[in-house]
Amino acid sequence: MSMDSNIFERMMRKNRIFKNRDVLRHSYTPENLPHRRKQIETLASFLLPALNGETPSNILVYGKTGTGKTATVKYVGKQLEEAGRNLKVNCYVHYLNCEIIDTQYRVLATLAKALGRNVPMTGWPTDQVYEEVKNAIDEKDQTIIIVLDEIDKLVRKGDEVLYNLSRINSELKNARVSIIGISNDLKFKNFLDPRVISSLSEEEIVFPPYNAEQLQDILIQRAELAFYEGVLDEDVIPYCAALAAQEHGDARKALDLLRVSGEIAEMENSDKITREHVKAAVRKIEADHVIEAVRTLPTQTKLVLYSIILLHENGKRKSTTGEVYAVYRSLCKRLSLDILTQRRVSDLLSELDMLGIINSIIISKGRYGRTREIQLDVPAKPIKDVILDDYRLEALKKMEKSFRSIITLEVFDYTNQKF
DNA sequence: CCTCCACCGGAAAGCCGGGTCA
DNA sequence: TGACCCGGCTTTCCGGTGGAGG
Repeated sequence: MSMDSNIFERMMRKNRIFKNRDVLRHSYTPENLPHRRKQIETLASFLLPALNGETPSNILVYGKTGTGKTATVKYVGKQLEEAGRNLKVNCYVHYLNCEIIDTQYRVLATLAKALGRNVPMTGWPTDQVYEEVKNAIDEKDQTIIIVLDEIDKLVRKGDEVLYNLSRINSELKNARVSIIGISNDLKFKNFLDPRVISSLSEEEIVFPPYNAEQLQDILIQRAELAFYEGVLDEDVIPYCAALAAQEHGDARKALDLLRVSGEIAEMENSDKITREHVKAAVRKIEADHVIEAVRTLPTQTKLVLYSIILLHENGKRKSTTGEVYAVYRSLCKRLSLDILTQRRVSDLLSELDMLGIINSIIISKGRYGRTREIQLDVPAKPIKDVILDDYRLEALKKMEKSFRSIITLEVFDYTNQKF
């Protein structure tokens, strides 16, 4: 047996790439944030009053994804709490991500929990939870900073919470509250009550995208911690940075690219990461993203998507809502599933569009009406496989042979009805 | 220039499964 | 236990509309 096939030898070589891959993950908050000095200092100066027992202004933080908003706010928040401890001032930061905690009720309930109150995650009237939060905060002389990350996600569901929270100070005797809202959507203010806007955005901080050079600095800093020396080909970092810079200077994307490149190199038992690995990473990230999105779709939506794929495979590269619905309905009947209304299917199609799985535009065919023109935007094969993984749709596998006739029949019937 | 198709998409309301409370 | 509440999904109803064909 040659040395090369010794299992330990191979494993040793496998570990030659990553020293610590976690520093490339989203959850990692670095010790220092390159090119964000100005934002850190501004934010800190806004929060400074908290240490004197005064109320800091409410702050809105803007910037696209991967511009360091969350990392910066968390970093400054940590520093503030630390300073509070040293100076014996009650000063606490509560971080909420509104993408996960995405309703009025849940925001309040989570806050109440963080403040040590026992509130069920569902059940109570919202007002009552608000009272509970208010009382918990006012229990002692303290400053509470509430960070609402992805605040735009919350606004879509009504601004009552924001209205209440932004005026909570007038109802407090002992404590002070200030809110930091983080958003990557500059337009989200349009959905807000003007009063809420003015009170929420007493101060604003904008995070500009990173340029390619700055992204390189970030990557170099992380790569040092993540990889063993000499693993990276010299053009890998500039390449990752350039790719991410093309997409609105997204540092998260850049780090993903670097990590996945490393993982691919590791899998190939290569002891170097090359430009080719980065190219492969681009493809892998894209594909994984779509597959994962499809897998987590509700069954009905999968069936709608499947109908589009069937039409596509049978020579209809572009189909309309009506055609898709006809095929969908016939599949439902055969699977004896409930049939959704066309109105609902129309919404499901918009969702698929937003996920980037299909491409749909609304066109007018004049006399022949207005409809969506739907195209499949991703390779059909892997998507089909994922859909068939759904146990409620397993029966589709046995129907392969009748698909052709479903298509011709349904679409024919459907167009026939119209004339 | 008007019509009228085949849908779009907003609003409202219903249903359901999760939960609490007294 | 029954009276509530919440959120997600769905149905019902309906007014709106770009542009090919008359």
